[in-house]
Amino acid sequence: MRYPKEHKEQTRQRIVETASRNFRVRGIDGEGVASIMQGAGLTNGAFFNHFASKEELAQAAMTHAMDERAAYLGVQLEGKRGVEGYIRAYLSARHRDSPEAGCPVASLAPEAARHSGEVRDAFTNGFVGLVDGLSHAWPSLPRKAARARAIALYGLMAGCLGVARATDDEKLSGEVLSAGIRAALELVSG
Amino acid sequence: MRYPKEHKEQTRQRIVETASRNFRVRGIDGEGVASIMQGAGLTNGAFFNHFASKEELAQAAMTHAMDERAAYLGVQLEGKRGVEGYIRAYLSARHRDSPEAGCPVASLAPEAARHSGEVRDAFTNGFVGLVDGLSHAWPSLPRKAARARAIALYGLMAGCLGVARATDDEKLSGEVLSAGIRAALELVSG
DNA sequence: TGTACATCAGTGAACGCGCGTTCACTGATGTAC
DNA sequence: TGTACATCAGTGAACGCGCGTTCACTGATGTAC
Repeated sequence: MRYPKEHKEQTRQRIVETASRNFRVRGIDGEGVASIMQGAGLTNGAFFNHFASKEELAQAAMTHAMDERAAYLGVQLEGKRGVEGYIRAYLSARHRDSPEAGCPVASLAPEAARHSGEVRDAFTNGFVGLVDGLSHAWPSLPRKAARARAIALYGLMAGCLGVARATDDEKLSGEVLSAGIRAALELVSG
Repeated sequence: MRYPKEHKEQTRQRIVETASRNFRVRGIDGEGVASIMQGAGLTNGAFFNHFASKEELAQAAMTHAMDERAAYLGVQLEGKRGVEGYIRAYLSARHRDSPEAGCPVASLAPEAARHSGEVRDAFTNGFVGLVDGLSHAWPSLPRKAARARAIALYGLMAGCLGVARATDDEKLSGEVLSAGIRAALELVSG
């Protein structure tokens, strides 16, 4: 091997990170390979040294975004505000206005449904991870009941965030966030 | 005027209906003008007799899909199963597997967020209509509280349906639907 | 240590293709007289 | 009633463009001896 072995892997990682951010902002269909490569400081030709297709990148980017979220969820749950902290951060104006660093469930779920098995697999595995993490919020509940609650809570948060982003009425958008928080807290405590 | 006055209007309506179905299935970015025109039994050239741009069609299609949903919601709420009937139908395998006739909040919210002000306007107005309709489910609650509940309920349903569609694990997908139903009913009654 | 060589990540131009959009034309229709 | 005409929804080929992908080439790197 002529190049330092980790060099190529670092480049690949840089492409995946850029793609994972850009896809969350513009959608998978809405963001092109050339634009991602430029964002990673490369030219488009190098792309196929690292991935067989855009779809393969979409899979890697989805996995990366999900892992990032799972890590963030872990940190939040161990913090002193726990689930409530995660909920309030999730349904915040900050999260709404920063999709590039945000939860892929909110920004990419409907699009993932339209993609290949690999992308849907990555989404599914990621979602299961998030639900597993969240379900620790109800240690007293039976496993299955806690899991069901975690699933519904995640759906609620992702759905409300998606609507808050789509709305172009700022007042309504804020209303969606706070209504979501109230209902989520109810779901957690009740 | 040489042609029967309503002829052009009917053709336009046919294009809007086709687009509204196809956009919900493939996304706005994922569905082309030529394909929509073919679905409406026309050739692509006629498109610009009816719309100035694809974006203008997207707006009309969004409004149409929202109106369709609002009408369906009205019928359900007046039926004997009321809100519960709407919730169960919303989070059903049937709705999950038929996005073309389904709720645009679940299939198009993240994409709407990435589009022009006109599309977002159409989404916003449609969503407000749906929330207004749903909020009648709590006649005893103060207006604002009922509205907040309706918003959260809609976010919950749309979010869970989106996740159920993206998951390629059938068992998990069903779990998401039933967890969503349980939580939604809790939200309605609590 | 120095030199010739093999490797391969990255370059940048080119490919075919489908997109949204334009346009010259067609032909069915209703109107004028 | 019959004929010449004006309208205009729809046709279908063409436009430029950006997409995902390919490929011949470059040049920095580590290896061999």
